[in-house]
Amino acid sequence: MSRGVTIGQAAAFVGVTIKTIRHYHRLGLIDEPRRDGSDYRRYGSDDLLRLVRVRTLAAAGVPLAEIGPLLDAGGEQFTTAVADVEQRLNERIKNLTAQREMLRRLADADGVLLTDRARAFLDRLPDLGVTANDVAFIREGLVLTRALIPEGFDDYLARVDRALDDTQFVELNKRCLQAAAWEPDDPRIEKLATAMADYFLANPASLDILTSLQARNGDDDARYELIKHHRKDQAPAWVRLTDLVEKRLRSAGVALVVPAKGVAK
Amino acid sequence: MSRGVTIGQAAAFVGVTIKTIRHYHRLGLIDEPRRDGSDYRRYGSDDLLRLVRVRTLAAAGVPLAEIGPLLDAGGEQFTTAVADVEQRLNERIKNLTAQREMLRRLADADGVLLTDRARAFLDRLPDLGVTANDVAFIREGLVLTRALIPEGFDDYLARVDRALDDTQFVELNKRCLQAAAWEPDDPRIEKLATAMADYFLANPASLDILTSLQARNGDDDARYELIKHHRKDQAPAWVRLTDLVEKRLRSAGVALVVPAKGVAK
DNA sequence: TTGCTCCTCACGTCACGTGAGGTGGC
DNA sequence: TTGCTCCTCACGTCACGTGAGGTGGC
Repeated sequence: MSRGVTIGQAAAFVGVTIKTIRHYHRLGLIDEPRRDGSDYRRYGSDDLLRLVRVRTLAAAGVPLAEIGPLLDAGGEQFTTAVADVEQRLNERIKNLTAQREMLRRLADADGVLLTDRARAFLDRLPDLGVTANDVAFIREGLVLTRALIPEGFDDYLARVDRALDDTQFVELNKRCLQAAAWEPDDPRIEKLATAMADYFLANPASLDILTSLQARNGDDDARYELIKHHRKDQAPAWVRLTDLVEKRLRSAGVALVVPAKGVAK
Repeated sequence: MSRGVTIGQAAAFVGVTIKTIRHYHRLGLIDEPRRDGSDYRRYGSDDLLRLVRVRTLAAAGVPLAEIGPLLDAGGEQFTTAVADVEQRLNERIKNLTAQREMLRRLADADGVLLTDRARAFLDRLPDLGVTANDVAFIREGLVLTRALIPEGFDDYLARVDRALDDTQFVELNKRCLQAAAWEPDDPRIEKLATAMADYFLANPASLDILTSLQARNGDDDARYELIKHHRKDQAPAWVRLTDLVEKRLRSAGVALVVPAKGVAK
């Protein structure tokens, strides 16, 4: 009496779920078939053929909204539409492949956040007597620096790396790292700032370390301030120290960028 | 006075939209920063560092829901979690690549819906005098057949293809295709059905064409009926013709499957 | 009665995007 | 006043999936 198959059979035949077929009905992708006495949908061969075609396009990545017009369109439109879908598919594949590449580099620590050279730089520090905590602190600074000023990062890193060959520079900076734990009004900070500034003045080439990160465009000073104030809450003494060093250098005639109005201080 | 950068600056610095940052706030991925006098969010270096890390993981394809726990977790958990994400990424890439493969075959007509051999079979028909309309009709039948009975399809196709070498078989079938346009009660249909059945009985090997699609499991008769009744509305004479042929074969003692109760007839 | 299939809402998923309607400082 | 950035809801996208609550035939 009742011709045609039920929605469950139709779904099983073409390899989709019942919900999928009902979804296609709601979208108007497939006409509603006739119903039997129990109000069950009954699918005939034409319905199945339509379903197979819709499914094939959907499985090939054609957005559902485009399948209806596509099936009604002729050969030419079909070909260009398919080429268009392929473009978008290629885009997505490219994006996913890039993500996978990032993931692989994430697997070894900071592989994405830092460059190879930055990690080599950080690897030098323990041998120079820098504590693990301080290395972590510096690492964070480098991550932030690279994210905010990618154009200046390689240059900056190379200069700092070169400066590590100078024992005096290393010792001064180790003192600065210790100073981060001091009270902000510790009197030793002023002395240390003076010593640091004196070093820069006595080694003018090393001043490039400071200037390599400075303003290039309107937003750059905001970026620079963010880097300078990195971890200011945990180490207020550090902020005071760097401010003092900059102040002394300026009064000695070194041209440093003025903090932007309203952003810092 | 007001330290930190605005949401617009923060977004520009790390290369996302403002909406994305607000979205991360809603999900609790990033803490809300303090507000300034205008109720604007002000981001400090810590906030930026967090944002950079979240963004890096998100850009690497880590689901947002997993990024929070991941950043708080230690090295071991991190490594296994990343490996897990990579698994899922590979899955998606595989799927998309398969879709692209389907699309490429879709570009030349019916490349996905039919096999190479099926298209070669269809290509033979015009030379044998089958009209373009009838070829399209047969094509649909093959698509439906392959979708519903993929295991039997190759076998079936090979048998029909072989039968095309017999001129008598070809001529009989061309008559059947013409008959599809007749009135269902056309007296010529009975004659044609008899001729068709006689051919099968005289060439028992060709009977495999019919049986190769018949029942293997519970649902198969429903599938077979769908194929048999393909386009029944447009060509009721066709249905009557095939029914008559089957009837005559049965009364001649050929074992054909009985139509399932409730599904056909 | 139990189990199975079917039915129709209505809401959830994922990572944001898109308005709508409004404020604050130049 | 105009233009720009910011604010908070609330709903939309995409291809379905997940219940909730109910029916019909064995």
